[in-house]
Amino acid sequence: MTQPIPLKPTESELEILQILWEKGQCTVREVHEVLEKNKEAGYTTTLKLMQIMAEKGLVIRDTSSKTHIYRALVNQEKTEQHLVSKMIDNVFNGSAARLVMQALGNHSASKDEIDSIKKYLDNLSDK
Amino acid sequence: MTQPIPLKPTESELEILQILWEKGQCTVREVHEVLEKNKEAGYTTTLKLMQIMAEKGLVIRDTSSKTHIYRALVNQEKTEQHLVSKMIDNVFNGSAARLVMQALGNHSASKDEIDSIKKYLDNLSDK
DNA sequence: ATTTGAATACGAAACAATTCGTAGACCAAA
DNA sequence: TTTGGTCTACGAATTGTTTCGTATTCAAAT
Repeated sequence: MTQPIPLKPTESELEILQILWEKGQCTVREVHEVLEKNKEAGYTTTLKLMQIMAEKGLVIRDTSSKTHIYRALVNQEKTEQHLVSKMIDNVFNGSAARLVMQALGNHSASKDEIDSIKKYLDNLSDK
Repeated sequence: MTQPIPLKPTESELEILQILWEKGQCTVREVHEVLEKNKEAGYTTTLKLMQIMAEKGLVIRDTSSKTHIYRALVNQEKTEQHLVSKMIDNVFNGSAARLVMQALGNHSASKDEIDSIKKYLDNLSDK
């Protein structure tokens, strides 16, 4: 029996996935060095997390050489989509619009961002 | 030493807060009955959660009569704002626009919703 | 060959979230 | 006054997440 791949990574796992998505592939040390910029953490902590992620099927690793190379197995878009959908349901009672307004309200997007969102909306309603 | 009120309720706590925000005030049973519509859960589980939430300062309760009455202590707007900001940072690298597009992309908002977002954006850029 | 440094493996502690069983208090109906 | 139902309190089991110490392996430099 194979376990289902979790689309809901934990917060620590998500931090690591971000790095893997960005870089494509990494050693544990590379990931760890990025993490260290933002927070204190031991090397073996990062290692263990990535090993667990491999067990869960969130990442895959090439163990053919001594230093293992990790790559994300779960899709960035799909994961983001899943997290956003969950938030819309859990926090905003299914209303995407409420999420959007909350997101733009205080987190003050730049003028450029707002313009690009407008364009995006225009395309949406064309269809 | 008083503990800080957590702006990041757990998932179960959030479900309960939703109900309290909606109804204003509730007994444990009222909350539990709403929860039961969507998922299996024992009554004492709900009770325990709400007791813990009271300890944490997420809710306050009136214990003057036998059946306690609960009210949310944390503010809905503030909590939503905090959760959204966190998601923007953790998942979308600080870009509110990316969150917005992801939210509208698949979760297909209705035409009405999209229109109201457009109006909202127009007001934003006026300022 | 020995040493040293960097890598993985592994177990376990520490912590947090969730669930539930059981007990005791209280009240109302029989 | 006994019974039954509904309430709160509380402890504990369970599960999941995070962290880290220690052991081992390996290769390169001395």
